[in-house]
Amino acid sequence: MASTYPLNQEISLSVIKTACSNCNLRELCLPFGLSIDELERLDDLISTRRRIKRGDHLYRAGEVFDSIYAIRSGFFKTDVLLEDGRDQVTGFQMAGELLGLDGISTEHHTCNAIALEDSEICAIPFNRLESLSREIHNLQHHFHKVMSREIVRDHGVMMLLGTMRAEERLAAFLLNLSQRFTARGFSHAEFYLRMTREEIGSYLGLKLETVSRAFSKFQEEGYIAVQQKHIRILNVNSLKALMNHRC
Amino acid sequence: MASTYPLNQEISLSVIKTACSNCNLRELCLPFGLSIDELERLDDLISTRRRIKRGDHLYRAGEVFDSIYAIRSGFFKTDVLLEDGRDQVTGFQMAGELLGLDGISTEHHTCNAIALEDSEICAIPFNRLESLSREIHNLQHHFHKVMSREIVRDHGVMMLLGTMRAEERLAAFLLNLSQRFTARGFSHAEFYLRMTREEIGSYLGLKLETVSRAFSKFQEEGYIAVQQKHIRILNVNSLKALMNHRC
DNA sequence: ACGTGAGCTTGATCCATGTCAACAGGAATC
DNA sequence: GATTCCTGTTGACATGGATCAAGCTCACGT
Repeated sequence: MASTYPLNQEISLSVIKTACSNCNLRELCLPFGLSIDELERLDDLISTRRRIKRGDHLYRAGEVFDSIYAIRSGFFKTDVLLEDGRDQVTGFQMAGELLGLDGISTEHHTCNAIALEDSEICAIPFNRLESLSREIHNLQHHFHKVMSREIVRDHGVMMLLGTMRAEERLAAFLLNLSQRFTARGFSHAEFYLRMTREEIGSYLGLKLETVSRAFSKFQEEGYIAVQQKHIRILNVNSLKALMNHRC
Repeated sequence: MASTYPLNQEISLSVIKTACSNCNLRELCLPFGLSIDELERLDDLISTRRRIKRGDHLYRAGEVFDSIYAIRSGFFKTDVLLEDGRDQVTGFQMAGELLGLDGISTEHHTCNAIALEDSEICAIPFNRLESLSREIHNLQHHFHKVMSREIVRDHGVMMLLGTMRAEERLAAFLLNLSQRFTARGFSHAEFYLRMTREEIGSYLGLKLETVSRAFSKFQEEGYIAVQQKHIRILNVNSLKALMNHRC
């Protein structure tokens, strides 16, 4: 049978090979904008692909930094711990996004990265990324954009934490998730939350009860339908309006 | 007289020339870790030095991005505006720190940078910085560290906004300022605030009245002495303790 | 099929911070 | 030197969200 379908062999080989060039996330991830040629050079440096089980750490605060990580599939959270035990979720990351940028600064990770579902990541040794990006202008520039985007995102979160009230925060959170799922080809209106109410609350600077109440409120108002972690957005405009005008 | 002091001429020339190589902030700023040789190449790309008067914008949200800026002297704030008029101060920057990193991501600035006192900045054309950092490994690496440090700093602010109460936030803020003044050779215990209570409040996610009350409380407790914008820290340890244990 | 526990919802109450208001002190302007 | 405005302080009161508590739901393991 194999002899009549020679193509099959190629396909199975390409599936096995860990490579940006055959990753369907390449337009969302680090390889964005690279030529075929350049892509292959990037492939060379991504040798390690790792599975991380739900609940496991990809890295922990304090560990020595040597790689950044691209999420191939799955869902992560990052969190920071204070000495007194308080902690805060600093972000939720999905496929195509990079983890570990915080470690460059001190050569040690400054937060924990934990898988919220079984996930797969590509490890990118940072010194090799630096040397390759000295050679590939597009790679260098795009990497800078990614870091800058992280800074802009953080400013958005600061805005949210500093000036918005509970319901506005949750609306902003849902709209952001929706937009990121859309970019990955999923429905913008219907998705599963990978995180608990407590984790959402930690990210939004709220207690889990407040998050829960806000979900109920949105449901009463007909903005969304919630069933546990299953969310359907019924009225995007109301959520957007909620975010922009204080009412 | 000049003939008897030939050295004077050299000194005055070096003062006039805009250059990292003779800037006393070079160890805090972008040139950190560069050799004399490399420093001179960096000098070539920093042609523009600009004075910004107190209250004036260095750049505005929405403007096209083409340079990042190093603060040579003075003090800035950055802030973000929401459509509905709410705004939030996202940071205060002092000499040796970089401004404009947020603009790399979209090639447009995403916040406003405003001088809080008469200031002087060096404009660094970003495309030239990228090409130079393709040649100078140290420059590339240090630039990455600076961007990463900004991300880590933002996570700290998120932590502050998400989990700390008013007095803890103000204590963290004062300790952070103190530490940064120290790094610049100023007193760690005595300094002038360049920003108003309202700006501090906006940064810390508090109203100006709450900031004012917290200052008064710290003064009553003997942690600090406040007189308008003049601050003396009398008991660093109490401030640190306040920040770490919830009490 | 059943029991168990983690995660979620909802209600009652409390408190930190926001809001509103009056006033005071300095700096800037004329 | 008087006037004005901006900034900061303080008090009284309001309120959004935290806290405490009870009960519910559903996924999971046995």
